[in-house]
Amino acid sequence: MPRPSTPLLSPDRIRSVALAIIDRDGLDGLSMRKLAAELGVQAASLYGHVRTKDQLLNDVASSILSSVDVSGFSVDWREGLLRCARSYRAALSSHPNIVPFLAYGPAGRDESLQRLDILHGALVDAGWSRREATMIAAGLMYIVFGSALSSFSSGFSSDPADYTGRYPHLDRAHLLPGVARELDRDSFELALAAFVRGL
Amino acid sequence: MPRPSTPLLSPDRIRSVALAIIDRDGLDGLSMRKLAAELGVQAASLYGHVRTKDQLLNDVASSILSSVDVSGFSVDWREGLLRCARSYRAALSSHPNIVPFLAYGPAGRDESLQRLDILHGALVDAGWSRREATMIAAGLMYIVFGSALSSFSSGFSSDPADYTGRYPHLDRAHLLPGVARELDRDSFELALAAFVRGL
DNA sequence: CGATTAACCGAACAGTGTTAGGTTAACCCA
DNA sequence: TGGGTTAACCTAACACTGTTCGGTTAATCG
Repeated sequence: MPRPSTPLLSPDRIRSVALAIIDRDGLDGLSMRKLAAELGVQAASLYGHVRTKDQLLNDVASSILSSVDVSGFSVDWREGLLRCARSYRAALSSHPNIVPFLAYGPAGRDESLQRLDILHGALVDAGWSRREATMIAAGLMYIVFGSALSSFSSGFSSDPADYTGRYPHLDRAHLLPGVARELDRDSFELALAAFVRGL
Repeated sequence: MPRPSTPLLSPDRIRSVALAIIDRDGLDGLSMRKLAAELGVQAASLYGHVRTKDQLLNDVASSILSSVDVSGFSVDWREGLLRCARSYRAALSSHPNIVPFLAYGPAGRDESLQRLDILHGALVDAGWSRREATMIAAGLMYIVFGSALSSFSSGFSSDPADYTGRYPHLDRAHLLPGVARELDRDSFELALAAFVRGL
């Protein structure tokens, strides 16, 4: 195929299809060739619009992080922490498959740094020391990423036989997959509430 | 090379060299060919001792998890939570490169389930409902995995120019890499203390 | 109208996990 | 002691992966 009259590719389209593949097939399910095929194109053509696969993943990640809301700090710092953590988790759990990639280096992305800057500033304004503010921000990220990552959704078996006998207190663990979404959310809320209350 | 007089390979030796490579070169730095080369062998020979690479990683992970200590619940549940979380984090942070793999499905490993069983039983004995016990265990794992994974060690730049101007409250972020280890530990302790206190 | 640039393709490179089939040494039993 | 079986390793290959190089054609601009 020569140069088409109207371009088939654009960074936006590439990002959106890439995210759709990740959501559907997982992080390992995304390959440049599969992505190209779904865009009606050969793999090499992608490199005219995207520098590397890693950069593409970073761009996808940034677009997800841009929905994190840090406006709650205008009320007070506790409310700010709660709202920030909730919207952060909501952003991650709507695209759970990309979380392992995101968890590698969240500090390097501009979207993360902007929000961290606001969060840090609000905590210092509220009277916490700079060091304390940093640690509180870190602790909040622990809960957000921990809940998005090591979620109970995946991991437990639905077969009672996998638990009875060997694990006396886990005799109902086989029911977890059915209530995983709800339980994950409630566990997150519990951890978040306990953390903010304990500060 | 024919069959050697004394075997070159054993599951133990394979696991330990694999872990050494992961510690040195990262999770992506481990390939079956490199692993084989360091064992003085060809890649195909590994498959006589190991089913798949994924299974090998699972075995390595299990050996790390076996050092997690849940004996503190004999004192009381708060002390149990604290000790368990600390030894869990210590186990993970001594091999940080394998944590991303571990975070995928911690519930499936026997070592995890055994410890989760004890933890869950102790919380129920202390008066928490089964559901609360599950959520508390989940919250503890959030903090442990979050702190081991999205650590501040990696992620921040040492160049002040990356922060001044754009992020007014992060003007000292370039100092973070130098104190990352200490700050990560303190942030973990803060989050853990706040969580357990807030319960 | 001519030159340049942008968009895509085909083929290739080095690397990945994994398997099939072959070779030889060690071991067990008659 | 000899013969058969098994265990441990090998070579070669398969189907992938991300990425690059050079080529071809259409759109665009002076």
